[in-house]
Amino acid sequence: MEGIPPVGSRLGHLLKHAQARMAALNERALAPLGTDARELGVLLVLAAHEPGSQRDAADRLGVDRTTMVALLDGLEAKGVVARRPHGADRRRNLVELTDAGRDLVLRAVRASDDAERALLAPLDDAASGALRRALERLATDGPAG
Amino acid sequence: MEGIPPVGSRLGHLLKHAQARMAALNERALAPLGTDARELGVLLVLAAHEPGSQRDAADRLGVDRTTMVALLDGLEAKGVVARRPHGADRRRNLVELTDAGRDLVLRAVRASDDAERALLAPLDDAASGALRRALERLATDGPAG
DNA sequence: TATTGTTATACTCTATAACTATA
DNA sequence: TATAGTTATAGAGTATAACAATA
Repeated sequence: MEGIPPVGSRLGHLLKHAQARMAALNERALAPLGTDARELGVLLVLAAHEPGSQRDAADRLGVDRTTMVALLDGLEAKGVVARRPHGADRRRNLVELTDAGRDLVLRAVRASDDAERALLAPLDDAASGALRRALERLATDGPAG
Repeated sequence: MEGIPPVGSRLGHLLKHAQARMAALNERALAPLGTDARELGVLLVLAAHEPGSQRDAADRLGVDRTTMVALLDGLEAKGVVARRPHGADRRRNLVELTDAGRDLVLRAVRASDDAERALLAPLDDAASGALRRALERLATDGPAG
């Protein structure tokens, strides 16, 4: 057929495969540390906003609060985060990194940086920067839905 | 913590959310046509390489051949693709678009183009082009795994 | 009444394994 | 032996609904 673009030129297809490749690289980079990209996301949120409620962390990460329960269960079992009661509001947990968690997040970020460099290897610095800036702009100013 | 990047700056996070947003926009754009982005992917592959075996289509789309069975079942039920026997190799099906399928792919591409424009609205033409070229480069020259 | 954390459940997407028929 | 299509099944990831405790 004429005038029909190849599937490989569709933005949805390109984003899906770029994301899948990044996920695979992160998995390989983080597995030796006993963690993965989703857990690293939680650790980064906690490192930036600590201590905070589970709900705060879920909102910042963009996941449901029921998803956060399971993520924190896993991280707590590894001893890298701790829950403690919120003094003023007893419905809430305060969540924070342990010393082991602080150590892990440092090492995990370095490993994930390597994975990002591997993904971006085909691009020069200008193209890498443009890609990152464009994606950040979409995340910030994107359509409401 | 110091020296720890915000989760919103991680490439994995940015790609995941850009992909999710593109998927949501495609879903809204394609639902009135009774289809979705995955089906459009199949239709685009067929429009470019028709007729071909299910296995060929699966490889080109980057999905498992068992996934392609279900996708084609749905498209065949809608009357937009047809399977017929391969003359020379009776293990294979030849898959092709019907007239209704050719009509649908034309309309679906236009709808999906609108969705892509909506995603890229925050970017100027230079930034949109840079994003698209970078993603295409990653898809072409990306790391083997 | 509304919110936090929790559990149970269901849904989507996809892959793996096993089967049939062909080659 | 290997491959195409099919089916059944299982897994990952996530959301929805319902509940208890608390505000």
